[in-house]
Amino acid sequence: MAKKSADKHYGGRGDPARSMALLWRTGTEPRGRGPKPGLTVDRIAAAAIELADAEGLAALSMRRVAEKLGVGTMSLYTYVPAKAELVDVMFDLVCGEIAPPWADTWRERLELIARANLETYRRHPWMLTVMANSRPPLGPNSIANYDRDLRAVEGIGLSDLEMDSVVAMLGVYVQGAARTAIEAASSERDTGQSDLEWWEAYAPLLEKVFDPEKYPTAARVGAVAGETYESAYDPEQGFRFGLARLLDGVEALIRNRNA
Amino acid sequence: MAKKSADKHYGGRGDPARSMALLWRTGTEPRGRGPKPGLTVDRIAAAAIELADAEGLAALSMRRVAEKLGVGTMSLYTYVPAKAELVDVMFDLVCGEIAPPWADTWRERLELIARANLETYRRHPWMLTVMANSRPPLGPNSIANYDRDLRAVEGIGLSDLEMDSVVAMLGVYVQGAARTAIEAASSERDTGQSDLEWWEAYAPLLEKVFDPEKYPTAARVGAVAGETYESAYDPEQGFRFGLARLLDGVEALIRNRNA
DNA sequence: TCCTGTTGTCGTACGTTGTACGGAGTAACA
DNA sequence: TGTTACTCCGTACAACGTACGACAACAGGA
Repeated sequence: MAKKSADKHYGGRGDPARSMALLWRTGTEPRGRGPKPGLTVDRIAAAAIELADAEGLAALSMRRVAEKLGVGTMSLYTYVPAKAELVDVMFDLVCGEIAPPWADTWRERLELIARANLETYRRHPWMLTVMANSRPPLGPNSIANYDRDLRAVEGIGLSDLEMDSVVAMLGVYVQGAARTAIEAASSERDTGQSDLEWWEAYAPLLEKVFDPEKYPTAARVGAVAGETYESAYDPEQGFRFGLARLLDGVEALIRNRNA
Repeated sequence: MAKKSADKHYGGRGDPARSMALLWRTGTEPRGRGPKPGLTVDRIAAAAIELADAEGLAALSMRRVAEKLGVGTMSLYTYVPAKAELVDVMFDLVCGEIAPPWADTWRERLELIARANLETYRRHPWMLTVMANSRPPLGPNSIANYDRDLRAVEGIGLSDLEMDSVVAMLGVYVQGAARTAIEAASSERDTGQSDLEWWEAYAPLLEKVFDPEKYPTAARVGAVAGETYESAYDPEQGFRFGLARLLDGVEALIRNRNA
């Protein structure tokens, strides 16, 4: 591990030109002399995505990817400068999967975009760990998505700046809600324990230390929520509720602008 | 690394009783025979928090924590069953720092709660990486926070379930927005490169591959946003904007309920 | 006071990680 | 037929979490 990079396992700290060339698949032309390449960046990234989908981000090691492709570990470094850049490529590839249908009203359009994002995160839970909102990898697919999201709120009375803010806010919210929703599923796979089993293990222990008289509100609301969801929390319900409130807020903004 | 746990570096997969006892500091009484303990869980966690604050989550290793305390690495394992449980304790301790002032209106109260959370994440950026919304460590401080958040929206016309949903939604949004806001600062520390420098390195490369005619909306809005924020994005502005929309949405819900 | 059992301390070792380095082999151009 | 550019990859290193077990320190019972 030559250089540490704190808790970010993603790229942007290598050569910017090399990173961009990798994402946009440019600058691979001047080949002539040596042996033909036996791999491509896309083949490597596809294998890596498959691995991360199936076994989680922690299982995504260069050794495992190489094994999956039947090559030596270090061969990967002929095509990809480091793991961080590989993850950037994986990220942009998956961004290309997000394809919400168009709809007539801005509200439906944003709902469909939110839903499409959520579904993608569900298929590739590691995306949520890997996403960087500041300094994102500027790949072709994430840029195309930015444009598509903006067009969903174009011509409805918002300023350019407000369009940008609405799109950013929606992205932030969906990521947060998806994190909660996805976590349940992936922790079940990682621990072999369902949410209900987890709660049944912890609830009696909590009862021993939790004083309902000290926190009557939490006790009452927690009990109601627990009964309703048959668990501590229902992520799907939470996602819909939050999205509805958020879009109501956008609606109020539009009403204000047009009034 | 005896057991892998995918991309979760936090606890809950060990003995539940031990985890809870650690968080609530119970069950440490029956000491008598051997030598006096030279450390406490709190001293260890405090050192770990200091380290994670200063150098990031990646620098948080058992070796480094032990070094900071002047003990052998393995001595830590007398007090803490594993790193995951230590992180849980760190999490709950920091939860105890979140102390928003009370206010007269529910809107102000939620704003102050959101702001207090954001400030805490700013002081301890690793919290965002470590937080698990599903199966959270059920420590005393996070439970107290849940109660406090609920009381902020009590008696304003919402059902118990809606109170729970509003609090959850706020938490999700603040986490997401904070992630964006915090990332900028921590990537600057990790890479030694400011956001502006990053953008100046990538912008010319992006211009070479980005076709404004293909994505006119992104080109126009991106330019306006870039000029306004003097960067790709202003996290503080984004936080305020999103929070305002979200609270507008809650306001609409309350109006509906009381109408 | 000495023995005994309990507890805290921690050195060593193992399996994992990302990747720097350099050598070996291959294919096209001079 | 070199020469040269290129792919392939074995080896090595530092750092990680932690299982294991030897050792030391102390309190209670004899």
